[in-house]
Amino acid sequence: MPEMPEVEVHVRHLRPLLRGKTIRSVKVSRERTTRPTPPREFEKVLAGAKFKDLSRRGKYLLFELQPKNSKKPLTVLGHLGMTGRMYLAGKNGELPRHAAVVFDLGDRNFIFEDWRYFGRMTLDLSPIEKLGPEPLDKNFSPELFWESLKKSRQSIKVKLLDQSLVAGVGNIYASEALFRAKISPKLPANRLTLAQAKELLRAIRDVLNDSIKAGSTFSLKAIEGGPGALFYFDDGSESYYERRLRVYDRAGKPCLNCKTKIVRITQAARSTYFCPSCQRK
DNA sequence: CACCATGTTCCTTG
DNA sequence: CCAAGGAACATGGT
Repeated sequence: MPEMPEVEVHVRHLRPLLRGKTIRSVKVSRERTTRPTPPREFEKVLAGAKFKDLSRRGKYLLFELQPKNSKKPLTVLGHLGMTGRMYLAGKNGELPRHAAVVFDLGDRNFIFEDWRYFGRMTLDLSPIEKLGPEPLDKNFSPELFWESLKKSRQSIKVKLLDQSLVAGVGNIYASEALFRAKISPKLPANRLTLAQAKELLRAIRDVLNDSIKAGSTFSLKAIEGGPGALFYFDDGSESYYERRLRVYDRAGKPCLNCKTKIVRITQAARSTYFCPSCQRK
């Protein structure tokens, strides 16, 4: 479920709930999740630590902790992978089937649930170093974006997924941003004009901001099932992200601008959706 | 049975 | 050395 807006929504939701909470114990149920940190080491280092803060970088979550037996702050890097979500839950009910990591906070559990186990919770911070600028950072200028694009002959759609170019654009919003900017997903990155780079960066910011404002792509909602629990809900009408996305997953359906049928193509083994009429160049 | 799925990393190929 | 494409990871849904 993670595109960057989901991560941002997680962070805003969890930050006030976790701040100041002390971890009694940690149980890693899926060994893979803490890679490359050994699961037993992860459990040991975090037992007794206190949550100080939570922030986001690209699609990563950064948990700042104060360890029990050391003054040195500790950072845990989280990633939701494809199907991860994090929430607090009461300790009465059963743990979910795909609970990857469970933090015992005393009154409640903090749970990292991840059906496909592509996500991570680790002490290894190295993935952060390779990330490019934050798309919503005002200091990230269209000119800088354009300079980066000029270095690559890759198609612009594929290039947008490169987290060292911009940190946080995923497969859904790459298609959405190109649709809004009216740029062909097949255009080589180094052939965008400065004007197109400006349009594209603006479109990226718009789609991400819209989604964050709407509470994320996947109708992720904070509901009062257990205090502070995060759950998906599906309102039952068509596909649950259909109203918010203008081109993604709409193959064969009419373009919202010109009625031309939306086309699905494969680029770098991922689906791309676009309007062959609006996105000619 | 087939193919698809919001992400990242590794391997092969050129 | 780099760029680009594809497979792998794991568990589903349709």
